[in-house]
Amino acid sequence: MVTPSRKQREIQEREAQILKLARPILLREGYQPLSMDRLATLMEYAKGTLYNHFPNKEEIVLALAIESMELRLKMFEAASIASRVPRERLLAIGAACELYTQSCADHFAIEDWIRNSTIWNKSSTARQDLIRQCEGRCMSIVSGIVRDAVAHGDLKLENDLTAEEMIFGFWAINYGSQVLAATSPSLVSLGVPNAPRAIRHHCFTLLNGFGWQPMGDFADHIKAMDRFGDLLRKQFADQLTNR
Amino acid sequence: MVTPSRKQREIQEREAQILKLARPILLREGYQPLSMDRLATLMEYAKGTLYNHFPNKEEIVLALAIESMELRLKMFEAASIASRVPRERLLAIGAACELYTQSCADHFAIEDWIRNSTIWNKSSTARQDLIRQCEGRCMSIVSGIVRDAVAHGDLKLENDLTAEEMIFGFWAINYGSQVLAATSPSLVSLGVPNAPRAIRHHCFTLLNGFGWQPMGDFADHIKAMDRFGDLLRKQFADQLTNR
DNA sequence: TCAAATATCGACGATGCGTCAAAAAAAGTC
DNA sequence: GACTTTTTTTGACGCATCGTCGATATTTGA
Repeated sequence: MVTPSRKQREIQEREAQILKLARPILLREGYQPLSMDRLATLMEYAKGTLYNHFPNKEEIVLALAIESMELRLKMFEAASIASRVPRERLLAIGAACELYTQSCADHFAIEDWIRNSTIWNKSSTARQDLIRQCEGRCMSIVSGIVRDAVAHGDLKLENDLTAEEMIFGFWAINYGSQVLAATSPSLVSLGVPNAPRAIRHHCFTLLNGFGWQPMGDFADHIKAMDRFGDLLRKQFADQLTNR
Repeated sequence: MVTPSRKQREIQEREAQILKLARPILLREGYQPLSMDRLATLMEYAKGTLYNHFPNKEEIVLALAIESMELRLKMFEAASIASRVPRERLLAIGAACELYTQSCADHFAIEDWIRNSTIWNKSSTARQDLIRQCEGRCMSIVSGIVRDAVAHGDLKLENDLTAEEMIFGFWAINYGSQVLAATSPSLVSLGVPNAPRAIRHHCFTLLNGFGWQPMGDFADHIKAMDRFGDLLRKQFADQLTNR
């Protein structure tokens, strides 16, 4: 018994609208000012109706994060085919990370909320699974590049390191530096005025440390990342909000 | 006009007691279950008295984080004099990080709360400054090691990288991986069963990428870190709670 | 011993989450 | 079109928590 559909569509669209209203509040005012009453008023629906869509406030945050992670995933997919040389493909992923955090700072900030235990623990396993799945797809795109590099003879993994473990390192350094840059009270006064450049340098050093061919010098590395950055910026021009 | 002191001491001690009661709640039950009413009941004082000590709930969290960061700082200080070889001193710092996150998981988890914008923004600049100061001291301990290495000729910083920027990389990779390990839904299923080992490997690779002398092989690296870990574990035996 | 200063108390207002029974709207039936 | 049944919407309600503030108790100092 398929429910015809006008009403059904209406409900579906409302869900998107809730998220659209919630996003800027969470982003620009924070978690507490994002209240269900306020959201209901803005929507011009009763609070109870909101609760038909989301069982609690936390789920809204997760839903927002899922939207964001899907954008990131698309960027990763685009980056992963930006070159035929594995090392460059990884640089392109790095450029995607930069672009995402800098020009989709909103999305990046939202993703971070899901690491908050208060929020994570109150949300449904269904949405948690979606997030896990997204993470898994991101990981397999990037670890695939590593495997290609190994297959092409550009890279040798030593000491039983797996492709995923290797990627974990790049993930950690990128994620870590971005969070630190965003939340550490004044990196500048700690002596790190240009965090993005520092990170590029570290990734460069790490790649060389692994002996990943072909190794250029740091200037080449910078140039390549800028090139991929521009490429992605064009491809995703309509999605880049900030800066 | 110095207030005599019995009462004054009493008040001072109460502050410590509040933190002592608050810590396990925040840790084991989370931010929301840590309520001012509950804390007041536990203290057998009225809520208003609590508010004489801390202007709001967030400040309590910051105060806890400061306690934790001071322990970390002590570990860093101990680590930084655990050897005369700069590269080994940095390994010792790495071991301190490991020990802190693994065996003082409580403290590490608490530190992370202050990165929550909700909490940070509601706290006083006075306590925020204390935190900044702590971070600064940590940074200067570790960047001092880098400078020593340069002075001893063990390391050459290229491409205008400063000691602080270099440290920032290690900080990011350690911090990032620890947060990811703690919050990323099942790293294991992503293909990273042994995150700590992976991080050791990445730090090893990074050090070599920078050409920091003397370079041993990975087995030596592991051995050295284990040695420093044991050393610190003994020194801080009384403070290590978990595991 | 008593007045001024300080500390403590806990009821109170305000806010926000999530519920649920009643009302409204839509879908289905003849 | 008149009806019954199902689904959706509503918003007042119960409950919890934060932070306040005037009243009360305690300490200090003369």
